[in-house]
Amino acid sequence: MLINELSKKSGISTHTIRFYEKSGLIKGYRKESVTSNNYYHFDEETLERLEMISEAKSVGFTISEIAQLIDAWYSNKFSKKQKLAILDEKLLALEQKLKEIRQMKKLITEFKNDVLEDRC
Amino acid sequence: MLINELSKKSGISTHTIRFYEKSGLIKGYRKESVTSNNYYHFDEETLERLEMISEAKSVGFTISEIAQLIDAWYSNKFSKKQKLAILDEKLLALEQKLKEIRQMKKLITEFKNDVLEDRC
DNA sequence: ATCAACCTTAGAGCATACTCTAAGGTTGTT
DNA sequence: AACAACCTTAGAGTATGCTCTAAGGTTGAT
Repeated sequence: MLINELSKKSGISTHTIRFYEKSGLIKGYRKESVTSNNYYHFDEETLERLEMISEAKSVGFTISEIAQLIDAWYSNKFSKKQKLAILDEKLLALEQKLKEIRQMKKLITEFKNDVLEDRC
Repeated sequence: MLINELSKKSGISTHTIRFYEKSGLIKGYRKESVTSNNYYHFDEETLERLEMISEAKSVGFTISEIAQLIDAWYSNKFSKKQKLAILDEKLLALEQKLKEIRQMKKLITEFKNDVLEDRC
C-alpha cells in the first residue's frame, strides 16, 4: 500500500509517518517493476509497527527507545542475548512507571479525601 | 529560604525552579522588611510542591495538568465540587495509563518469548 | 574596598516530536 | 489535454520543557 492508505489504516498522518520513516522506525520499499515513479510501498508489518509505536508512545517511550525495541524485535542487528537484555530493560522501566503511577494515585486520593473533609 | 537553598533541597536546578515559577506552579514572596534587595523567599510548602511536581512529571503529566492539580489542591480558585472533578479526572487518566502500561508489558513479554524460542 | 557567591530580569538556545509548506512530478478519470 | 488527487524531497515552523547567558545589583567574609 502507499502512504495515504497506510495513514488511513493507522490513523497516523502522512507527515508523522514520514517523520517516523526518517527516524528509522519504519521503512518503505520501492517496486523494481515500476520505473515511472519513486513511490514507497508499505506492507502489513509496517501497519503492525505503527500500532506498536502508538502504544509505546502512549506509555511514554521516546522515539529512540522505540527504535531500540523495534531493533530488538524486527532486525538482526542484535544477538539473542542483546535482544533479551533490551526487552528486560524496557520491562523494568515499565515496572518503574507502574510504581510511580500507583504512588501518584495514592497521593491524589489523599488530596481528594482532604477536599472531601474540608481539610484545605 | 532563597532559591539556591530550595534548589539544593529539592534537587531541581534554579533555572528549572524559575521556569516553574514563570509557569505558575510555585510562587516566592518578598519580605517587606527587606528593602535593599528584591530576593524571593520560599517556604516548606514550595518544597512540598516541587516534590509533587517531580512525581507528577514522572508519570507523564504536563505542566498545565500539574498546574490544574496544584490549583485543585492549594488554591481557592475552584469550588469543592470543581476540585473533586479535577482530581477524579486525573485519577481516571492514571487508571488509563496503568492499563496501557500493563498492555505494553504483555506485548514485550510476548516479544521476549518469541526471542527465547527463536521465533524471530 | 574587594572578592566570591549569591540574587534579579530578559531573552536566547536546545532537544524532542511533530506539523506544515513549497516546488515539482505521477496517476487516473473525464 | 486537463484536472483532482495522489506522490516525492527539503526544509521551515511550532509546542513543550527545559537550560543557559548576559548584564547588572546584593551580601558577607577578609
